[in-house]
Amino acid sequence: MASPRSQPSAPGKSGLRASLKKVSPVFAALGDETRLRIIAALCAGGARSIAQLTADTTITRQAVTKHLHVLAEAGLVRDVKQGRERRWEFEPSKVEQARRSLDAISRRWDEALARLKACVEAE
Amino acid sequence: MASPRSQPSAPGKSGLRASLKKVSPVFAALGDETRLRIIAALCAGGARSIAQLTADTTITRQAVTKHLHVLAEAGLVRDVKQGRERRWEFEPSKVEQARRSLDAISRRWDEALARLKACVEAE
DNA sequence: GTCATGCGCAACCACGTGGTTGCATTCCAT
DNA sequence: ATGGAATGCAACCACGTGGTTGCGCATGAC
Repeated sequence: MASPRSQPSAPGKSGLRASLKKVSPVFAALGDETRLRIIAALCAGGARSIAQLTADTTITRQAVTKHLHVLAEAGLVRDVKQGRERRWEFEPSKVEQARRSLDAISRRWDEALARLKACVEAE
Repeated sequence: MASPRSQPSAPGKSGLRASLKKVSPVFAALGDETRLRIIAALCAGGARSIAQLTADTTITRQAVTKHLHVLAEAGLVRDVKQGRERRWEFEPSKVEQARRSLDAISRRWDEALARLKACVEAE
C-alpha cells in the first residue's frame, strides 16, 4: 500500500547523468503552474473527468486537454475511458523518480561539501 | 553542515496550492537535460567558469550562458565574479524546496489512498 | 603596449508551447 | 429518434525558448 517513498534505491554516483535524460521530461511537465494544479487536484480527489478539471480553472477545456496530454506523455497521469467520459488519475511512480533525482543531486552536493571540508581540515 | 535533507517542514494539506506557484519556475528550470547536466557538473565539482562548463558540452558558450541565466533566475545557481572570470556555483536551497513539494504531492496521494481504503473497509 | 582570453550584448532563426475558436463525433437520456 | 453533454480534432495565433553568429568590451599575461 501507499507509494514507495523510502529508500532512494541509490543510483547516486554512477547513474546520475544517465538518469537525467529520463527525468528531464518529468520536470518539464511539472514546470507549469496550471499542470501542477491539475496534479494537485488529481492526487487529492482521485480520478476526475476533463469537464470537472476545467471547472476549477479559468482556461478552456481544450487547454486542459493539452495539459493532460503533456502530463500523460511524461507518465505523470493515466486515463481510463468510462462510457462517454474519460477520467484521469494520478500516476505516482514518476513523481517518486523525480524525487529520487533531487535526492541524488542533494547527496552529491553534500558529498562535495564533505570532501571540501576534509581537504580544508587536512591542511 | 550539509544541506537540510530531512524534515519536510510539512506545509502539506493547507499550503500546497499556494506553494505551487513558487515552485513551478524551479521545475521549469530543471526541465531541460542540458541544464540538469550543468547542475550535475556544478554540484559535483564546485564553482566553475562559463568556459569550463562549455568545454563539457557540444553547444555554444552563449547557449550555456543563457541556461545559466535561466538557472539563476530560478535561484538554482549563483555567480561570483572573480577578476575577469565569473564562476558559477550550485545553490541547494531551491532544490530542497522542490523536493519538499514532491514530498507534499506524494503525501497527499498516500492520504487519498488511505481515505479510499478506510471507506472501502467501512463498507 | 599588445595580445589573447573570458565574457556580455544584440540580432536573428526555427520550433515548441500555451491558449483560443470552430466543428465533428460519440454516447447517454428522454 | 432526438437533444444535449462530454470529448476529439484541426487550424490558428502570440509568445517563449533553445540555439546560432557577430561584434564589442574588459582584464590578465607577456
